[in-house]
Amino acid sequence: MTIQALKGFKDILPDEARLWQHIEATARDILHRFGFTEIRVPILEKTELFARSIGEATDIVEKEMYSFTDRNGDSISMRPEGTAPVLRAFIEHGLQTRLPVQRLYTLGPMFRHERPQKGRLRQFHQLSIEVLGLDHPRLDAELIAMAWLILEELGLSTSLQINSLGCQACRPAYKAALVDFLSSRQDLICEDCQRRSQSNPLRVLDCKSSHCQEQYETAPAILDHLCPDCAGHFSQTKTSLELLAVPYAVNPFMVRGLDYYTRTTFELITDALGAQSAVGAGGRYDGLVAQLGGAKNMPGIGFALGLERLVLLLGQQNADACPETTTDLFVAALGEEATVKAFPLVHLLRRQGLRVAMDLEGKSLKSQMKQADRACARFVLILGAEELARGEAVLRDMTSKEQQTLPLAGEPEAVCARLIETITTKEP
RNA sequence: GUGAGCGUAGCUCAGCUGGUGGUAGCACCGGGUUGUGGCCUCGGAGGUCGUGGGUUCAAGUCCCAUCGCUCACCCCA
Repeated sequence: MTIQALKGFKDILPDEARLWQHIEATARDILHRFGFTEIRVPILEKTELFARSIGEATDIVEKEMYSFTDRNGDSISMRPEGTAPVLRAFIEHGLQTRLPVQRLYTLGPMFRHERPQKGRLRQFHQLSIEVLGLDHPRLDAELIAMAWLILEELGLSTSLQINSLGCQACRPAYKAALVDFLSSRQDLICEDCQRRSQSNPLRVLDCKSSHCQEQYETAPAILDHLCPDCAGHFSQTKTSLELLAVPYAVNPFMVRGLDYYTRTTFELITDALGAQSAVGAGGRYDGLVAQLGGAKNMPGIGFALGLERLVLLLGQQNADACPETTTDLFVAALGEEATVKAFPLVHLLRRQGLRVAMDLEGKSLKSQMKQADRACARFVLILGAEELARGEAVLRDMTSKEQQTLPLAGEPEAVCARLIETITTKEP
């Protein structure tokens, strides 16, 4: 058996890589319009960072992290998400002293040891976006609108669900009310929910069993238990979204898998990816910076886009969203003498900025024309023995099929310049 | 961690009640066109039938095990 990639680890082959580049370029462009700058953070961090931010009792920390002991005895983990490392860097370098509001994004691989399936891998990629230092609800709306715009410019249509999870002041009381409600119906709900009502009570609310959902219709809703501040924040977030014409649906049962979320949470959902419906999600995490040892009262909000899921969606919606990579010129040399002459000429043309290809092993002209065609070459320069003897070359326009003879006299730089001039004047 | 489906060429797949691995399509290489791409045509190369064991005169086909992939549960981007 030949060696294969690890389970849940995937190669991104050239055809697909073009789609990735398109997605990344589109997103970066929009992020820059919104004043975001890139930050790059390590893939390995101390395990404690994730335990303290994501939450000890979450599935991610409990059973999905790639954790191991470093040679010096530290427990380290491959990052399962991007927010914690970015916040660690923010705190470590005191970034808030440079700008009161930091708008940051990072892009790269995340690792979770889950069973792979459609749209879910063990190494996957996220575009992770964070804003630190501002808790105004208008920011919540702006960020959501930006996520919406990224998907829109990619040509993807999704639906947006939002919710508020309250804050340190109001969530505990709500949680208690919910636990109370659940304990009175233990015999009416599924086993999973019975288990979840102990481990993570909020989670029961998005149970897929219709029987359970019937019970939860009368369950206490978080939105009815928000403190005045949180209620005001949520209501302003909604009106701000309306000002930006971003269509949303309030889903009072939407829960997030990471413990650090407070107040606004949201998900961008598609029905085209099987079981993995969220292509992007995020929310506010006002207590997190303090929790990680940073400044008190340092609010934050962020979201992540799942790049594999965007690639899947884009791949099925419009297979050729990206233009083919093309070649400006293919130099077809016939025979050793011509090839030796063409070789440095090609290098020179490339130094001048042209996308140039040639066959290095002296194949037949037919074969080289075929290669030129496959490379989508706009022009082919044919250098044969006959032309060489006359000090000429033939330039073929692959679109119009017109051919013309070009003199090769003079310094290579001059030949090169004439060639570039001829090509650029002929191009549409 | 649990469940189901599937493993035959680089890819997509035929292969019937077991009887010699497919002239299959796409892709690749070469010829037809002795120096001109796409289309056409002819040819070529490419395989431990995932792996190991069992049943049988005979296994791609049946049985068992194992590995891998996929989808779903769970969870999540």
